[in-house]
Amino acid sequence: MSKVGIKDIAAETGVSIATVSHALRNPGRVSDETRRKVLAAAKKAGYTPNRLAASLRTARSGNIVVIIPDVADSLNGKIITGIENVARSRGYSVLLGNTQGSEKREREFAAMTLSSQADGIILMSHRMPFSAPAGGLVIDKLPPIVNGCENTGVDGIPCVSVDDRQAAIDATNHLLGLGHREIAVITGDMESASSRNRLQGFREAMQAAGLPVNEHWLTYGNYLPGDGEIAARKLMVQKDRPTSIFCFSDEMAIGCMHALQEQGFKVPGDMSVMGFDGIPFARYVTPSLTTIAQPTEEIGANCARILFDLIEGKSPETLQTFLPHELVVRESTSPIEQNRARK
Amino acid sequence: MSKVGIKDIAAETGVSIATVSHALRNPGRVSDETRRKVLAAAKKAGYTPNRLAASLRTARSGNIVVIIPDVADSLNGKIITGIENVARSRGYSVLLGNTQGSEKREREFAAMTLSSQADGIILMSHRMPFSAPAGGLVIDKLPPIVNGCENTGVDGIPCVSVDDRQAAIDATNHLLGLGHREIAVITGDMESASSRNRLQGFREAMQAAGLPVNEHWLTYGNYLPGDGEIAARKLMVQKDRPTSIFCFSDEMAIGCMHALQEQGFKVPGDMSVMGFDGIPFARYVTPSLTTIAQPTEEIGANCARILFDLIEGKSPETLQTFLPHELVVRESTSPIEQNRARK
DNA sequence: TTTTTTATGTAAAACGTTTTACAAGTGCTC
DNA sequence: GAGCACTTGTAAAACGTTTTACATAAAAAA
Repeated sequence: MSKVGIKDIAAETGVSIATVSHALRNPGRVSDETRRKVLAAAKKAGYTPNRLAASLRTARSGNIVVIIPDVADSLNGKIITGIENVARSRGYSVLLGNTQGSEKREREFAAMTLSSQADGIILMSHRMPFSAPAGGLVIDKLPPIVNGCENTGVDGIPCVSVDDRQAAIDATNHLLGLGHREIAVITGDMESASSRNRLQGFREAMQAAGLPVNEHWLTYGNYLPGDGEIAARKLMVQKDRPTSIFCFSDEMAIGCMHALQEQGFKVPGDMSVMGFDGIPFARYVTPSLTTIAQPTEEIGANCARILFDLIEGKSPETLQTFLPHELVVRESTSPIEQNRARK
Repeated sequence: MSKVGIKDIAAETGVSIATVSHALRNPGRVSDETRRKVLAAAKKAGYTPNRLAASLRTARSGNIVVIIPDVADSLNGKIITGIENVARSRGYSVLLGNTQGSEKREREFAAMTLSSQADGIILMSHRMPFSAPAGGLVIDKLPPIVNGCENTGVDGIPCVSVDDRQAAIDATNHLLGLGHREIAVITGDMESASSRNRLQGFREAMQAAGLPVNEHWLTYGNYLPGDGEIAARKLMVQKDRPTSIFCFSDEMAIGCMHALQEQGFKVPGDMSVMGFDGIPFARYVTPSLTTIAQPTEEIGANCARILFDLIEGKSPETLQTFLPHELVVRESTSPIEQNRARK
């Protein structure tokens, strides 16, 4: 039983393969009569067109590759879900490019566009996975590409994310509103613009409140729970301690709370903790985590929509898409008065 | 600047395209001299072979599709990571088949093998995504396929998972060992063999201890935190309450604990809670969760290895691969004495 | 020297589609 | 009845590789 191809359907139906193809792809091009016959024969024979052949001919793979540090990350998982949904609805498939942060892998996956395996790239990284020729990267030499959550800084590449700066301002203002003056920060990877923008927002909010930023209380993390634990321990041994900690990811915030509680500190009694991301588990830790929720699925979906438009030749309306974030107040932050009372 | 193809390299080098192809794929087939020239020209021109064309010719897409209910799930994310790593090392790419449990989507993704988009399937579902012809499914009419964590029950399909029955026995024995006699269970989807096997293991362990299973305390969930919350609330209003709850997923256990604590019950003081899966967050909830850890990445990696062997014509050594689970004892379970004391 | 093997290169077919350019038939208009 | 437009169908080229079968030259064996 060799595989059934378009020829078999043509033979079965008594028409040419061109007609079969038209009947399938281009209904108006053949008579209803013929179309019915072809469809029936195709169904009967269980014919599934070979997508490779079609892609080769049309120079469209119908795939996109999403380059992302870690699928297993709560945030990324949701983003991919958003991408996947849109992709399926538009007839595309998604190739997974899990990089663990490795630049080499980022480039390998990006190269799939060069070998016609993928028509475009959704890039959740701050690095451009292509070498710049002399004179720098030129956008129209590049395959269609969209930046999600991150920003490579290369001109002309659409970006979709929350307004990190404003989100950090909102987060900081929440803490300030509770009376906190002494706020520590655990950042993400400072190579990435998102983390830099958040820090920037934090500084602006502090400045606007007329408060100094204590650089002692700035710790550089990398989004993982372990980073939060380490940072928390480092902060706790300092003589002058902050009254609250703003973490640039929920995972770090959760690790941070864990370490604090382990050492006998009460959250939020002794220390308020604020997260960022809005992962589902933030609700379930104790105390539940106050955070800035990102519209993750929507970010993914928007990336996908823009990318498909790009692939199909429409240029995006705007290069920078900010999706709304949301301050979710839960139990891990409380007014400073309460703090002092306990001390 | 049209795309550079094998012809260009051939022209540039002054050899035939056959020679270029050999130089690239089949080093022994050409002289060192020629090979060097070809490689140099290819590099200089930035030649990347069109994978679609190669795949069409060789009838090998180099892709596999992993059909999975939800990438965003903590457990699945890790499994995919394991798959991805092995895939990359063997030169395969992975297509993502996110189904949200929909059978329709499972079939759509499975059909990628029919259209030559994928060479094989890793299936994390308990349903076969192909219609059975008269006479039932025959394994050698099917594309290469491996079952991960689940089992379709179709003969001849390799399965990789933990020994769910034994794992449930271990979990139950842990609770029994702490003195618990009254154990409630929140199951997963009972359509799936894994959940059925776990329940079976639970029953066996209870029976071995000479204890009855109280069917009132059996709740059917679907692995999500919300299911745990609902189940917990349902259990708490019953007159006779168990002293411990065995949840078939950590997510449910976490939801369960959350609901219990919300209603003023102490975990583990009033109620011990046991999970299943060993997701990273289990460490970070309060109290930290006792659970059965699955070797998720290894499960993924093994699925992938077996699938690639299958694709490449080697038949698997064994159809049923059990990977070792591990009982991770944390704070959410405690001896019954403590329970009674508080009451 | 002649014959046989080995090394290296190539022409051409094949993979399974899509699409262009053309042909033939049908009906309509004037 | 000629001219025209429209409808429907088809032959054949093209997409960019891999691979088979063969050719030639050089080296080895006789």
